[in-house]
Amino acid sequence: MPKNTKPAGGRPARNFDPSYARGAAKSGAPKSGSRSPGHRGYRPDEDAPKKARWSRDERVASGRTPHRADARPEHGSRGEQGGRDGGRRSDRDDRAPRREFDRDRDRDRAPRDGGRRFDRNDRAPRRFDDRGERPARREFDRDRTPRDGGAPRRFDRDDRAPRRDFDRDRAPRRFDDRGERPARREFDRDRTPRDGGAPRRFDRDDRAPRRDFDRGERPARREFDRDRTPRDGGAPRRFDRDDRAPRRDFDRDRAPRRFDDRGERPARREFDRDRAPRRDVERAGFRDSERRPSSFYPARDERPAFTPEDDVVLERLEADAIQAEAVDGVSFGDLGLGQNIVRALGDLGAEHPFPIQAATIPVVLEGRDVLGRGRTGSGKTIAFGAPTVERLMQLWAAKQRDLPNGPDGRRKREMGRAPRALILAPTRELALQIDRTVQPIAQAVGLFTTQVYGGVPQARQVGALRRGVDIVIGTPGRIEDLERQGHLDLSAIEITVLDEADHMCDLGFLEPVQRILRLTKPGGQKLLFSATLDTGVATLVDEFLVEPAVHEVAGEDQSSGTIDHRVFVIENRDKRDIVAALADRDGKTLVFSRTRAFAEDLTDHLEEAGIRAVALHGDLNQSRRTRNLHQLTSGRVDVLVATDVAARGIHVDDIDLVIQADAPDEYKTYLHRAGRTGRAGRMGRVVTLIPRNRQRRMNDLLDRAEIEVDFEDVRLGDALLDDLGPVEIAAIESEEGFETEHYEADVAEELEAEADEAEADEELASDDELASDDAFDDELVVVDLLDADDEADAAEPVDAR
DNA sequence: AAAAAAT
Repeated sequence: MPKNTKPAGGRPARNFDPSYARGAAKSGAPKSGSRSPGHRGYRPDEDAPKKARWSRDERVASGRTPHRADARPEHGSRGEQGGRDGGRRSDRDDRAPRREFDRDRDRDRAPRDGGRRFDRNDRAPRRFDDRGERPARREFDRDRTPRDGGAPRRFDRDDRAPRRDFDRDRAPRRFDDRGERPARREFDRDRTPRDGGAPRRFDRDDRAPRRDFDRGERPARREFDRDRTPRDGGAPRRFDRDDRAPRRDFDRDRAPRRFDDRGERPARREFDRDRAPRRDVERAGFRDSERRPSSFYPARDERPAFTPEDDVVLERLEADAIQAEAVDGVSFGDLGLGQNIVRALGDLGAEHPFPIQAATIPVVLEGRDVLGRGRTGSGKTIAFGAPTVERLMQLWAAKQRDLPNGPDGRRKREMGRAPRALILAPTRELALQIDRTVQPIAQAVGLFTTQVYGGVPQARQVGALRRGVDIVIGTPGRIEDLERQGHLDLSAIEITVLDEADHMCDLGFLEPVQRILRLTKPGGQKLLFSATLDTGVATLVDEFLVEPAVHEVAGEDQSSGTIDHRVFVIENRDKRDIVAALADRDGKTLVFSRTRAFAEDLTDHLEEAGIRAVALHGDLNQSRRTRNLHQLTSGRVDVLVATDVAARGIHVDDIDLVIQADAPDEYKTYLHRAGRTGRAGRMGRVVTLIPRNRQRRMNDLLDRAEIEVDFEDVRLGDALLDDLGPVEIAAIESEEGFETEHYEADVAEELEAEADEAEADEELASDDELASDDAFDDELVVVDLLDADDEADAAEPVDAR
C-alpha cells in the first residue's frame, strides 16, 4: 500500500497525472516478489490493492499513457523547434511535456512513429531517452537553503539515552540475532582512550563545557593558522558574534591587513610545508578527551575491513563558528554587498543571509582566503558567489582609481579580457547549478559568467571566453582543456573557489585542481567550501592558501537536521524488488547506486514494475543527464536512480526519501547523500539497504557519521516496505541552542591498530555484495537545468552598463 | 567505483 505520507494534495503541482505512474487499477501480472501470494505483502485483487501497478498494456489501454506523439497534439509544433533560439528561455516554462512514454513502451514498441520527431535522443535509443520535458524553472528555490538549521541534533544527544553500551542491554542493536561478533566492540571500546566507557557520541556533554571557556586556552587551534600569528589577536572571532549585535562591523575591528591592495597578499610561506605532519602536531595540542568525540568528523572506532584508504576521518578543521541566531536582523547590505547584488539576491529568493553567508561574506570581501563549512543546502553557493562578485567589483574599482586618468566610471566589456574569478565544481550538474545562482548576481553588476565543462561542444564556451567573461564556472577537465588550447587564460584569476573542496582533493581530482590553481594569478584569493570540509584539503591549503579563515555554522553539521535514518538488512537478491517496493510511493525518491550499470539496472527494474524512473550517471550523455535530473526536479518523474554523481551539490528541494540501494563506502558520502532530503526544515528519510555481511562496516560508517540507527531485518514482502511509517527524527531542539564543537581526529597509528582487528572474513563475505554501493548524498539542486545552449545564451549579453 | 576532457 502506498505510503502516502503526504497527501497528494500537499505535493507541488506537477504537470502529469500522478495516477498515471501510480496506477490505482488492479494489478496486472504479478510483479516479481511483492505481488505474489507467497509474500507477506501480497494482497488479492479483491482487496483493491492500492499499490497495484499497471502493466504496460493496461496503461496504454487506459489512455492514461500517451504513447504516441499524436496523443499529445500540443507537442506537434515542437518537433521542429530544435534550432529555434529566440524566446527560448521564456518558452521553456510553458513547454509541454514532450513525451511521457515509459520505458517499456520505448523498448517494446515498433519503430517510432510520428512521435519520433519529439524524441531528442536520437542518439541513444533506448532507455534514457525521452522523458525530457522541462517544466517550470524555479528561480527562487534554487540554492537557497533552509537556513533551517532546523533542529540541531547534536545537543539532544546528551539527553538521550546513551547508545552503544547501554542500548545493547535493551535490545541487541545491529548484530541482532545473528551473533555476528557482537561482542567485539565492547572491548574495543575499552582499549581506545576515547571510549573509556563513555560512548563516543554521547560524551558530548563532556566536551560541551569547553566550548565557551576553553576556547581561548586551547593550544594550537586552527590547523592552518598554527604557528602563525593568531589573526584575531587571540580572541576567537566567534565569540564576538555571540555577544554582540550581529553586524558586520566586527570584521572591521580586525587587523586591516587584508585590505591590502586588492589581491596582493603576502607570499605564502614556504616553510609551512615543512612543518611536521600536521596530524601529529595537531594531536599534541589536544587532550585525549577532546580528541575523539566529534560530531561531524568523528573519529572512527574501528577500521572496517573494507573501508577504503581514503575514508579516514580527518581532523575537523578548527573553525570560527557563527551562531545562527547571530544573523537575525542582518542584511546582505550589512555584510558589505552592494545594492545591485543585494537586489539580485532578493530576486533569487535570498532576502536575508543565512549563517554561513553572514560568516563568510565579510571575510571574503576582505580578500582573505576562506575555508567554509556549512551543511548541504545551507547556502554555500551564495556564501562564496555573492562576495566573489562584489570583490571583483571592488578590485576593478580600485584598479580604475589607480589608472593615471582616474576612474571613468564605466566598465566596458573588453573583448577577450581574461576572467578574474574561477569557480570549480566536481560535476557538471553542480557547475550548472552554481552558475544559475552566480550568473544573475554577476549580471546585476554587469559582470559575465560562463560555464566551462565537458560533455558539450566547446565552441560556445570558447566563443563566450572570446567575447570576454569575468567569472568562469566549471569542471576541471574542460577548464584544463581550454586552457591548453589557449582559449582560456587563467593568469588573471584573482579569486578561485573550490566547491565541494574536500572532494576536489580526492584522488583523480587533486592533480588537475592543483594544475589549474597553479595557473591562476599567484597570490590570488582562494575559497574552499564544502559541507564536509576537513583536513583532507590540507594539500591545497598548504600550497595555495594564506592564513585562511575557517568558518562554519555552529550546530549545523550534516548529521543534524530533520532526517530519519533507517538501515534495512536484506538479502542481496531482493535488493531490486525492495527498492521498487520502497520507491512505489508518492513523493520524490532518490536512489543511489554504486555503479552506473546497477543504476541502469535498477531504473529498468523500476520501470518494469510500473514505477517511472530515470537514471543519472556518467554513462549518459550530458543532455540526457541534464534532462533526467530535470525530470525529477520538475516532478515529471518521482524516482531518480543515480550514482554518486548526484551525491554532492545537487539540490532538489522536495526529495523526501533517499534510498541507498548500495551503502556508501565513506561516511562523508553517506552524509552528502542523506543531505539530499530533509531540506528546508522538511522531514526526510534515508533508507540504506545492506546485506548481512555488511553490518559491521555500516555500523562503523554510521559511527563516523554520528548517526544512530537500529538495523532492521527486512524481507521482501514485509509490510514495512509498503509503509515506513511517520518520519521520526531523533533530534530535538536543545535549550542550549546552537553549539560549536571542535574535534580532533583520528590518527594513523590508531587506525592501524584497529586495522588488525578488522575482520578479514568480513571482507570475504562482502564479495558477494552487489557491486553497487553508493548513493548520493548531496543535493540535487536541480532546480532547473537549462540547456547548455540556454545557459550560454543566458550568460551572453547584458553588456556592461 | 565514480567523476572529470575528448578521442
